[in-house]
Amino acid sequence: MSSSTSSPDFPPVDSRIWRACAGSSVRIPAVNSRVYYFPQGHLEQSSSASSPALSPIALSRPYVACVVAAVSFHADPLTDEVFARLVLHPSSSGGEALPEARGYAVDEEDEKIASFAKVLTSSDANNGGGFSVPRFCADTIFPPLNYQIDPPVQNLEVTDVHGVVWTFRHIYRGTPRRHLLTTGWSKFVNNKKLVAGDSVLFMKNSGGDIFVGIRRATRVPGADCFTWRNQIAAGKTKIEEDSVLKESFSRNGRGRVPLESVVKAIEHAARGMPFEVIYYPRAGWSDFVVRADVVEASMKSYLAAGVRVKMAVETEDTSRMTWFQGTVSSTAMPENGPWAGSPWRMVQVIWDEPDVLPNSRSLNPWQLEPLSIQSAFPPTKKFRASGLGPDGGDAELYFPLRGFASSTLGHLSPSLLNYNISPAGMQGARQDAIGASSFLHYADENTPPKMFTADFLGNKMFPNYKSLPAGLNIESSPSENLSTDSPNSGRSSIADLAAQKVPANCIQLFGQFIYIEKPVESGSDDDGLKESIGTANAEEYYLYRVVVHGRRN
Amino acid sequence: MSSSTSSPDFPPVDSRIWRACAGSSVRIPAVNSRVYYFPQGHLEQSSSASSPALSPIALSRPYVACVVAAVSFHADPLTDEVFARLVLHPSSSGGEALPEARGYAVDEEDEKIASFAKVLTSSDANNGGGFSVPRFCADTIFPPLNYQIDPPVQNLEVTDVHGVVWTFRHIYRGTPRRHLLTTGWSKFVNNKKLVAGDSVLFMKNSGGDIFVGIRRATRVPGADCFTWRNQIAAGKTKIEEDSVLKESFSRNGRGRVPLESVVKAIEHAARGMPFEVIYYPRAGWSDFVVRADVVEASMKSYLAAGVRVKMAVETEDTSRMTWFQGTVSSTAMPENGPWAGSPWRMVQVIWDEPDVLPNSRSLNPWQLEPLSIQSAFPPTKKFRASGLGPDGGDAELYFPLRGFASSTLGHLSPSLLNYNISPAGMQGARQDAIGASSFLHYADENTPPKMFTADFLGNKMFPNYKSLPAGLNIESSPSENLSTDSPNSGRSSIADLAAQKVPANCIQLFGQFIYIEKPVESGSDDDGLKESIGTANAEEYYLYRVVVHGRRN
DNA sequence: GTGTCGGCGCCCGGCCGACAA
DNA sequence: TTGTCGGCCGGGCGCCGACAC
Repeated sequence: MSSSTSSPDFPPVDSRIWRACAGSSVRIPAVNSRVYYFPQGHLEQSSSASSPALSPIALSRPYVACVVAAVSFHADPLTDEVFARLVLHPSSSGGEALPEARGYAVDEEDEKIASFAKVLTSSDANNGGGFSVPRFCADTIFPPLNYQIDPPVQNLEVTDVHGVVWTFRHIYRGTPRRHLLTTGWSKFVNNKKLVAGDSVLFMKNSGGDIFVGIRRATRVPGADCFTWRNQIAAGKTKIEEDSVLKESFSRNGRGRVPLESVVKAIEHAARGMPFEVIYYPRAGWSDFVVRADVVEASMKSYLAAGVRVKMAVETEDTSRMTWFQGTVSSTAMPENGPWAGSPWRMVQVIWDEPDVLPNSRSLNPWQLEPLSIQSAFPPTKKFRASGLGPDGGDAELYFPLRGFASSTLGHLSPSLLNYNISPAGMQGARQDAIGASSFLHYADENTPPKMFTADFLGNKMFPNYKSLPAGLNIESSPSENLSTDSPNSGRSSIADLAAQKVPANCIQLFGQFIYIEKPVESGSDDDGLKESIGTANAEEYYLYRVVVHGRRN
Repeated sequence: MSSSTSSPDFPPVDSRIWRACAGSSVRIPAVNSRVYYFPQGHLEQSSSASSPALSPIALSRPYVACVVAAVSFHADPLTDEVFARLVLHPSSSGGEALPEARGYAVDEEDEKIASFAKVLTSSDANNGGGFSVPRFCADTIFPPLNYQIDPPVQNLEVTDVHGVVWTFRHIYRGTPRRHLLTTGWSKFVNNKKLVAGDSVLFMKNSGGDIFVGIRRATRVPGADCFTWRNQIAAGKTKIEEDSVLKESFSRNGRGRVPLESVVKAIEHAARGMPFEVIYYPRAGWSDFVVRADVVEASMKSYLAAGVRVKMAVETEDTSRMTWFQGTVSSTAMPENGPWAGSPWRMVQVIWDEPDVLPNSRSLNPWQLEPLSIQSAFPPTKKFRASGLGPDGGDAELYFPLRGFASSTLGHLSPSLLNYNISPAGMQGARQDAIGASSFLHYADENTPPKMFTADFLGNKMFPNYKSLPAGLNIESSPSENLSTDSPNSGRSSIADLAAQKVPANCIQLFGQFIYIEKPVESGSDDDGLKESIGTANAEEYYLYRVVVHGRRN
């Protein structure tokens, strides 16, 4: 159990406190569970945007199936942020004989930690100010005050993640009466270098002990965790003239060391050697170590441009999750070059409430959940609406999918590819754009690269399509667009398509015929090509699954 | 010119300012100059007293001849202490074709920096206190005040080593009048975490720009630079409750990284690979990268127990050097095991003024300068004095040497050894102890380990001798001590010895005959064995150089 | 010439209720 | 219910001359 020299070696933090601090959405896989490790996600936690020098071997492995060998929970002594340390053994390294654990590292049935988080207002964070305690927090977390005395007041002994005890004077005063933390609060704010927008988290265990955690607001958009740590260390926002400390943290290129350890992990992973990762759970970051069943389940769902999805996001007080809905705007998976075949952040989503949930970053398939047809097509009102969104087209048409019986990610080969097919016969702005978004992958990874399964779907919203990759022998021929001028021609088109009879080796998508070079294999029948995906407005929608004999360069 | 990932990468500091901050005694070898690198000295700058795991190869090379490939000057952003970064190429790595530079990295003839250093009093360092400016500093460094106005006052813009400008209110007031820095000083003290005993250094270049540097007092005796840095970082002496910062510096084992880089340098050096060293000049530390000519010159001097030496030490205000005199009490060079044959800190000196210059640490030969016979034997008074020192004997006898024509350190082999020979016939406390201190080294490193050159010298002061190393076939036989009861028998003995006729293969030292196993080689004559080392009190002293055919295990 | 002390003024940290959203 | 503001009070930072060595 000796710690490696490159990893922090801090005393572990109580796992329940840790989980409360990390937030309810953060789940760390249990020891012995199967996971996927995504190097790109790991790099996102590192320092510089500039990609480090990685070996071709590493760049060819965008995900590595692993087994969790060890988990420990810690807190950053500088920022108080919690982080987890995981030791992962790539599955190829022979640790698969162990029985697979199915749970997460923190038992749900364990002792419950009551917690309350509050985003600091400027009054809370101002020097000389106290902390305005929300009534709910005072009632549920803090010990009850003796309201017989006036004013009701008590001293709270609160323990932070490092075990340091802070004393706060908790008083109920003012007109109207409210709960406040006064004496001791300012010292805490200064010591932790809290600013408005940061959150404090008060927790109470079953023994009545009170704890306090911190969640830092993202101060600079796009900043990684280490430049951001340095900002806190430097106290840029609080102690402007503290130039000694400011520079002390740029010393030795703080933030580069973690990058090195990330590179080390990636290289180890790619070579099937055990490795260690440090994970800082933070809002806006995605897990880069994800339970295998979660990833594999997400890969069975079909995500393509136009698909309606939902995503769980923590509420501001982290007490519960909120579901946001949106529409996949595009998907992109590099087909060659670095990280070829990586599903990491392959999905771009336009959210229905972009002011609440910014559309900034691409997402991972396992962060999203496709909506069922029923929820995607609310009775008639929304479906009939034809207002124009910021991109010049509202989501009139949804093509959600269920039951995409692809091979699991467990058998994903490095050539899992995502192709967007550029249709012919597309001209003029008003003309309905026709597109197709597709997953292409080997039907059987043991017999590459002869057989592909391609799933085609399209809508008219996001005509940002690329051409077919060279070397994939799918021939297409333009035909007349069946409903060029109709406002909802897309829907009509796919309806027409669904109703149309096409030869087994030819499929028509939005008025465009795509010929399959070879007929589908004998074992598959017409149902293998056409799959009902649900009904809306008394029309049935289909997904066409096309098995193509193709060849890549 | 890319910086390695392990080394600090801070903007360089003006070399003249750097030198003023480092102190006048610090000289950094110039690029292309020949130097010796001493791993043990390098380790002294590192963190822990526990010796790290070094390879046998490294431990077998207590010094590495190098050529300076690069030098740059920096300042620690945390402590403001200046440090130098040197890139060294071991001479074996083939960089010797370059013409050898002879100077130091900072040209003496360059622009002069006027400087004044002051050790902070408790009043200077106290919070809320000002800084009492010595008159000399105000007159020579600061711009003149306008004494027409009352009180005379001005604002000083002072630049620190990082280029940060600090403003100090300089006022001439009080009864009696004195110069003070008031506004701005406290901020500076707090920011730099200065305490009483630290020094500030005010400098002025020819353009009249004022600079300020810092020299930290050693806060904990024996503390290395990094634990000491951490103390400053943690602000233990000033900001007691700043636990966040305190822990932030123990994070990632700060202080271990430098140790690793030291180990890296040592291993590289031992293998003849280029390496980088960081050198923090500090009082009480010795250079571990020393100009080759300096080392070689010091090796030509003969240092043994009883030799009178002087050493240059900076005055408190660093304006000049003071020479201290003392007597070598013992020398020790490990004969086997780690660092066998290392001259590092082989000399222990008893200083004449132990209250001013503590006798704490062993010193390197090149830090010391043997006093000439003339100064070592002041006419009669001191020589005749026979008071007892703390160790029970005063230095009545001195055996300084000049013109020790050994092979140069440039040809030092790994088996440069120092042996102290335990004489037979020594018994009882009052009996004059007889000893010999010697350098043993190969006469020709191309024909090891057959031929040794041994130089023997002894006095009666420090009878702390070890026996001859096993396996060195020098036979000795006791004989009667020629002057057992004489108070200055040691002097008499060597005089007797010098006057005695001994066979070519036998030498008598202090009444003890040491037989040389084989006669000296044919080419050497008697002058090769006996060398006059000067006269005192009308007696001539000799050094016997004995060439011994020996063999080590 | 300069180290240290006590005096004291003023600035700001910090606790308060008022008030409004 | 709670965010923000102005008031105000008290402690300590920091500037001062008075000594003493």
